[in-house]
Amino acid sequence: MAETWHEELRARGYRITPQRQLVLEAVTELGHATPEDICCRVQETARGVNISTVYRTLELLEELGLVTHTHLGHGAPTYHLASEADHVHLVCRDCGEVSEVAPELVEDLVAKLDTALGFATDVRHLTVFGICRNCRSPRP
Amino acid sequence: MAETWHEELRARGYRITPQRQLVLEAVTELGHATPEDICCRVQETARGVNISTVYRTLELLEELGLVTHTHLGHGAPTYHLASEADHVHLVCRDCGEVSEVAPELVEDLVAKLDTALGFATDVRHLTVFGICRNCRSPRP
DNA sequence: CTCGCTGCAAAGAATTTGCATCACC
DNA sequence: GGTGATGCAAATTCTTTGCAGCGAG
Repeated sequence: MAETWHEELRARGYRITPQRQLVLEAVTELGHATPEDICCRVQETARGVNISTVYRTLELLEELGLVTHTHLGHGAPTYHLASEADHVHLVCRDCGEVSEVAPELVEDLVAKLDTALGFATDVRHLTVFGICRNCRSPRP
Repeated sequence: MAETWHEELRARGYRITPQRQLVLEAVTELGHATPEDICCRVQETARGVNISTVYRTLELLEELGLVTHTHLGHGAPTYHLASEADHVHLVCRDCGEVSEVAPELVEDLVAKLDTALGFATDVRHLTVFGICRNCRSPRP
């Protein structure tokens, strides 16, 4: 399950560079990561990689459909692999923890929005804010 | 349905100022508005009101529970009255249109998240991204 | 009169852009 | 070797902060 994206890049006239590979690796390994997280991770392997390259690369990878991003809270967007993105995010407003749940949980909602309003939900972008179990009833 | 918040402010040692009233009015009238939108609106009535005052006021009003904000897309947060906030946002990724739907549509989901995971959903913060009816099938 | 509030300007954080240089293909 | 990619620094955008003067109570 791997380097098919190389061809995709080539086909579009883009090039394969170490930076791009490293960014994709970082996204893969980190899961929910902000551009800065990703940049730090990349720099562990290759010092000197610039944050603006990370931004540019993320944009490219997103255009290729390899990664997606979601807004989890105030400002920081978080990136993850598109192939792993098929889940819904739950964000606890208290502890900030981010968890993922299966998209089946929202199937009904998606169906309803489609039927009632003709709205095609992008499940991969769905983030639900609330309070997680732990923060609701802290162990005494 | 109105100036009870004045007492609330007073009780906490805060003051009632024209700027604060104007910001609250702007939020009421504009619906989904960014801090900058709000600032512009306020300035139609009172030139010279500074954007930083708007930010400070929004923070205060939010603390008082009068307004809330949601992140609809990339950067700009949008504010609305907390009393009107009981709805879910649908954002079209294509045309950017924001619509609101009744929270009943997500009741099932909320119940499921509660039962299955003990997660208490904050419905007022829920934003669903996708493609709206018009953008799915543009009139030929 | 007293303190909280405001305007202004400057500081920050996050992201984007211009450009000369570098390196895939 | 030609063109796209990178690094760097400067420009943008959005938001916060410090401070002196103003005004609500």
